[in-house]
Amino acid sequence: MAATMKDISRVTGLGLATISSYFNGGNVREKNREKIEQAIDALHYEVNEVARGLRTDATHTIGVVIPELNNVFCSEIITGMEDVLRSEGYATIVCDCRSDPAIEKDAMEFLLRKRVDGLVSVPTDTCGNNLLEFMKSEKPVVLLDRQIQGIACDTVLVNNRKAAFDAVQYLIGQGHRNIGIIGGPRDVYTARERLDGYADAHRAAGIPVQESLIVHGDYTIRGGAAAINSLISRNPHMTAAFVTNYEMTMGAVIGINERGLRLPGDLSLVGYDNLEFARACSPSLTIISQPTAMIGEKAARIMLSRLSEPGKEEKLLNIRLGAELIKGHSVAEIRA
Amino acid sequence: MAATMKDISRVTGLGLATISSYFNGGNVREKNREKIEQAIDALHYEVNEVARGLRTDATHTIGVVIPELNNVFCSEIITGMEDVLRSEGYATIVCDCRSDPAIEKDAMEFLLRKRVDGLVSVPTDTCGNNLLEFMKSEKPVVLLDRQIQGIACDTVLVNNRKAAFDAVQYLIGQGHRNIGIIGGPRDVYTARERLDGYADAHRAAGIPVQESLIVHGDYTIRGGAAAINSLISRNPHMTAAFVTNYEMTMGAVIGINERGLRLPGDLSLVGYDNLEFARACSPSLTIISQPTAMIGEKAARIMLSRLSEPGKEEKLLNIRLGAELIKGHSVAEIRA
DNA sequence: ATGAAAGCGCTAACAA
DNA sequence: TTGTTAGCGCTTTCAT
Repeated sequence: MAATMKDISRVTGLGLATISSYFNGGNVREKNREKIEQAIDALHYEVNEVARGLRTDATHTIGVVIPELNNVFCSEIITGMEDVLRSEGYATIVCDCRSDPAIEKDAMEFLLRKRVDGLVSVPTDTCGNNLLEFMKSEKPVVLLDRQIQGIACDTVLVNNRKAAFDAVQYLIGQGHRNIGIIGGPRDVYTARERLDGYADAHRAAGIPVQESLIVHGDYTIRGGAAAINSLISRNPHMTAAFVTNYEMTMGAVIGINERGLRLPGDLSLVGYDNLEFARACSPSLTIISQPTAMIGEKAARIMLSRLSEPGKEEKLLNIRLGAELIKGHSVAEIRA
Repeated sequence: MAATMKDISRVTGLGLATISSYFNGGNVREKNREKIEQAIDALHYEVNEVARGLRTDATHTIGVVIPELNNVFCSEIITGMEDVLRSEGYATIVCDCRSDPAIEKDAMEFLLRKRVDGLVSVPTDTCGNNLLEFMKSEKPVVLLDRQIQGIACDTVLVNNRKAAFDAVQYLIGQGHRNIGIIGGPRDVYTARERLDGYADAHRAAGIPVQESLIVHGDYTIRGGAAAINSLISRNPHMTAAFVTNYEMTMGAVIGINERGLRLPGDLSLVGYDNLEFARACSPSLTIISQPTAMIGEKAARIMLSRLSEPGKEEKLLNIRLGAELIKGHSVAEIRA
């Protein structure tokens, strides 16, 4: 068994209060300070955060629930977040719910039992029921990437509508008129926003939206490949496609390669996320790039500030980060 | 504040032992069972795992320390592992140490304070010093991917030497004689093994190894791009290259694209990991594919079995998983 | 500045 | 089967 404060007390002859005071920045006489430090070294003492957590009702642990850890967008967010949190002494318990609301519900209860101090989530359940239970605990919740009607908490979102608008406007500017879109699942917040942006750009240019050019994918690689195939076979007149997340972008590139089509000669493409992948493609991809690490960092900072001033009924934060159009060589200019 | 067992006791009129017995699968009279369940519902009671952990000295939490969460190899391992662990009631605290031994050391101490029940790590520090402190705690440790001399614990490794041998042997079989290798950092276990496999294949074919064809990369995308450029400029006679991890493979593809070279006409390539990326490339890449999810799963199972039989001084497990050569179209056949 | 003692929510030994 | 009680390691009054 690991050493306890009692052991330090025994070795130094000091009372528990003094030792505790030492660890919590209180005033301890220089002489005793030294004694304690010697004992710590000798005993290899490490504070027991579990006991501390029980006593103070603060575990210094944040729960994170995401749809897929294998989704680069998610893993980059977590990297950015965990970095900040750990440097402030907070642990991060990650739960990958595989985009399954039932698993998500279990994860929430799990984290409640673990008495995490707060929750950060890219929510899977679209109606917000899974969050309700946790929110009853009065602990801070920060939602990332997806907003949920009727859930009052801090959010860090990306301006998806604007991003999609920019992408499609760019394609239109290059002369494209028949632009396909591989959207996300109908009920996912980001998917709806991106689809809106797609429509906005058409409206702004006075181009009618054609239903046959819209496909709803599932944000997976396999789904992206299936979607591009479906788009191509249904729309012989299509000259460009906009793919709305990274995994489906990779899938679309696979599909295009396996059909023997060439970018951008046979088809122009604007993808989403992962600059490195975009540059590795041949030709390099034009993409919408989201500030993933920044999302994680912002979420961590918000969480920390909520935790440091518990009572403070500050107005809920609703941060919107911008995404960027990065130009590669996957879009051809079409002349009228 | 959340409800406690005391609250249930008060509401039901039962003693704490009965309630505790209910939660721990003991015998409770049917009538009381119902009473307790009603109270749980009414109070929204959730077991306090922190208090339980303090009492039983088991937090049901596993610490995971990895070099980079943004490395797909690592994130896939964690996905596989977390899945198994959570289904058994264990939480996973992930610490990304950014391949920095100093951060790794901090992470270990951090996890010790958090009183995790065990540690799973893809170690960064090559000499094992960072692990020593944790191992003193007598808690189970499972090392993944990289072995460390003098650290006695369970390990789950990949047969890197065989994998590299297979890759290079295949290239030789296709007629290549001047094969470059982008290896990993000199001090990384997997890098040394893969380099050995490269040499083995040459020896087996009676081809001398040329120093100029060996480059040590740093397992990053940027490093891969730099390495392929260096290889190409130094070796005009080189006809093929073997890249020994996923990120550097992506980097190499970027470098090749940006130089305007074509696969496999100008250069043949065998990469590493991420089947999806390999298929998305044009032409599709021939790669060595590692069983990442399986590594995570195996690690979780070993950890769980160690945890379930604490005393049992079973022989240390040393698992070697195989990797597979997946053929794409990035290797040309050369005729003599 | 320091010590003694209560108690956070739970489990487990013991008694009934 | 159920109730009573001590104690896990810590923080935090309250005295001194």
